[in-house]
Amino acid sequence: MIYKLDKLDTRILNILQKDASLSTKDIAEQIGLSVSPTHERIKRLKSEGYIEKYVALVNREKLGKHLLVLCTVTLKEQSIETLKNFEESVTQFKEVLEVLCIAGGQDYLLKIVVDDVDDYHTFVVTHLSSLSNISTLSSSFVLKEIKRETAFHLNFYL
Amino acid sequence: MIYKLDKLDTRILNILQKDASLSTKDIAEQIGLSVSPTHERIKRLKSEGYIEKYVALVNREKLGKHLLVLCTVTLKEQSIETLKNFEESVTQFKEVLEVLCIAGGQDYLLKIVVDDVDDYHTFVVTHLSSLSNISTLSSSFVLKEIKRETAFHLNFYL
DNA sequence: GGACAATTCAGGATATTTTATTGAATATCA
DNA sequence: TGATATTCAATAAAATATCCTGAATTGTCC
Repeated sequence: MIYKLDKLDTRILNILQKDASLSTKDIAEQIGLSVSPTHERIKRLKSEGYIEKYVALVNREKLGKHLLVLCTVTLKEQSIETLKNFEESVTQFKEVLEVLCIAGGQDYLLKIVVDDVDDYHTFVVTHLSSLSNISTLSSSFVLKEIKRETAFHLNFYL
Repeated sequence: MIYKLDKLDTRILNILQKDASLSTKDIAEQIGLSVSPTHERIKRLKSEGYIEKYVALVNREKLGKHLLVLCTVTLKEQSIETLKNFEESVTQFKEVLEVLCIAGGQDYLLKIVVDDVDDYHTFVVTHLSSLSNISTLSSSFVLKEIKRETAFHLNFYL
């Protein structure tokens, strides 16, 4: 069921990853097709899961979320049960935007967004540190977000 | 000028951050307004920079980007010139989706997306390690992306 | 308190876009 | 070569975005 994407599909994905507010007509012109097939391709890319969703990206600072924190967590045990339990718990916190399981040492990296330092302290004390099986917890404040990009650059390989 | 957003604005932003493919009509119904003022608010939020852009989020694995790497970089010197030079260079690599300047040790964390380990090796050798003033370079492979969220949860404070 | 100004809203008119349908052109394969 | 499937363009319709007008609300200053 792996549908092979052609050059036009990858071009559509590259365009929509950068600007999803473009009309089908605009995209059609860029890739050199008419509106109908362009629309069907976009619809197919969505329905087949290549496009997961369309979202608005907002300005973090302007909306009062001044603090971005990277938090490294190691667990006491590494049983499947423990890992799964931790993952499900930490995923539910709205302050935690990303959870990555890192190779080497079996630990996790969390990306956390909060208003300020006070807010972060409250979050750690009342939510994060109360999770069971946490061994160590190390927080690094982000001084500056130099680049934030959600688009992967896709190439079409024959 | 600081908090000119009201409750309806924050609700709109929360909705659009999760699903930007909703029609103005849908959003209007959710927040209890008619289409016109809802449309005006969305347009204003965009023009005033609260909404930076609309994008399509794609499925990384399905599109052949199988390897996500976190790379920590420290520089030899920390002069403003050196930092700026590094930041401008590393930002231009399409494989590098995020560049964060981290407190403590004056170093950087890069989020890098590539096809596979071979691809990563090529990237490091031909691009990353050839940058000047790099002191140390430590790569951590991501075993599993447990949560990826782009939406901040916004509250309206009186 | 009253009147004016500014803001925010709803409803409707129009332009644009999305979406579905049809048939033609092209490619595929026996 | 002939049949089948795929991809495309063109058209029409439905839905939506966008603009405009006037009413209601709020805030402000006499």
